[in-house]
Amino acid sequence: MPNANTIIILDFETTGLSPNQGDRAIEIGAVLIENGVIKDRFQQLMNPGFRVDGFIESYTGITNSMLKDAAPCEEVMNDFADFIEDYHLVAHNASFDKCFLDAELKQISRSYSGQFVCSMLAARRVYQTAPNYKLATLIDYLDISVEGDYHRALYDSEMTTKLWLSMLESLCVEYNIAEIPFELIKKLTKTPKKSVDSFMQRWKSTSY
DNA sequence: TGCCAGGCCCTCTTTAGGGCCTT
Repeated sequence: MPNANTIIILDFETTGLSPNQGDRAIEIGAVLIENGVIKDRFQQLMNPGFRVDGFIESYTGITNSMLKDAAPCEEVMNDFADFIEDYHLVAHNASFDKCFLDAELKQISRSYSGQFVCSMLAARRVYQTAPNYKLATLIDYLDISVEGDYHRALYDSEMTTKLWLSMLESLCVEYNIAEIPFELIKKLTKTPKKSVDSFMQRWKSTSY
């Protein structure tokens, strides 16, 4: 059983919004953190088997010429399945990334047993006065230093990692808690925004 | 880009509609 304090924070770049419409992954980036410290990284381009459109090229900076010599999705996703093992998973707007992870792994008959938590749903509860919950806005709102280009998989994973660690720190400080378990954040994302404080107080009183 | 997907979430809600967020 993997250490529950080890999690994978991941991000996909894709050919579009929906694998159900034929879209495929073109890049996966991920950060492995253990007890809040980055221990490993994963980044690979992958060839979806067809040309990506101009919007995706300009949105991500990933061009068809970059993908031409990349390994096929099946090969990269097999390596990625090895990387994530059975760790818990985090992504910004996780429903999107989970959809592509599930679709790509289904193609190669691989699976995972970790649970997903969405950093956007968590941020809506932890930072209730943020102007919006786009990843870049939250990073700016938190005065986190930036050095790279959004919409590349590893960079967005790194930024989501910084957001994640910031949320853990904010909760620790606000509620005077030494450690925030993954399971607590998962439950927090299912708690109504206006009930966050009472949820945290109740959790603290039953855990200490 | 434009509004092709889908889950979340708010409200002028729950027998619904529409904005947000991801590429």
